[in-house]
Amino acid sequence: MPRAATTSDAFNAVAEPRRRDILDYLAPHERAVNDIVLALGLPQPSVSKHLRVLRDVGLVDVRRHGRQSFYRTNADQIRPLHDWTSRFERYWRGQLARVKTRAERN
Amino acid sequence: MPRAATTSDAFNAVAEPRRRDILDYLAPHERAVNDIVLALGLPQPSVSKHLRVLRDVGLVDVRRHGRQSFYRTNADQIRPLHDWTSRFERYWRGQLARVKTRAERN
DNA sequence: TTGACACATTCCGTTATAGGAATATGATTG
DNA sequence: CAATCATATTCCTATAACGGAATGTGTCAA
Repeated sequence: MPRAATTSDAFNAVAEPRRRDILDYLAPHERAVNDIVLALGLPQPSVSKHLRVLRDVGLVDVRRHGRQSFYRTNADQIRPLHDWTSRFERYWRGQLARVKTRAERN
Repeated sequence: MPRAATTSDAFNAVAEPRRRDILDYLAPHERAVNDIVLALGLPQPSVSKHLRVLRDVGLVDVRRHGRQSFYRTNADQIRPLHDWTSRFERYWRGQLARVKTRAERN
């Protein structure tokens, strides 16, 4: 069995760094595809393909107007990630001490 | 070019649900491999392989004692995920309104 | 209509995955 | 030493990813 599809959930979709870049860029407000291409310096087909994945998991919404497509980040779908990582917040302090210990051991 | 390796960073390592389960289980305190096997009901080789990935990205630490290996979550490495998702915290409220609008449109 | 434009979708090739089964390694016990 | 226990590491196979290049689809403008 191969790895789970990138479109299977937000965790998998967001594993790709460029897709995170896109989400960052689209968070403040919607943008046309070409704006993303220019802003990130990626080939247009690559951007379209990444947007497709993000769309499939609901991480972005699209609004079509004429020949342009305006995408925006749907931050709500990032929330599961945030919630999961938050569980570990309480362990950070303790972990820092261990890191120190481990460093001293080496 | 294939997908980035699961061992390339925490984002990729954590995309696999079972690995998240393991991290959850190992967060409160260290556990021997067999405890994980029993707790999650996964085949032992599968657990060992997941642990290998988590170890490679520093998401878990190991302590060997006799024939047992005790693993514990290194929550510090989850922090980049938390930090990234936190950027979108301020957009959640606004996004909720849009979800509502989209639902009504259908 | 014919272009030109904005974007989306092929097709291709290389590579790493997760699972299952089997086996290897290393430590402990008798 | 031999047997057993706790983990780790093969091998194997099917699948899907990403990048690049090319092509497709739909819209607007002259």
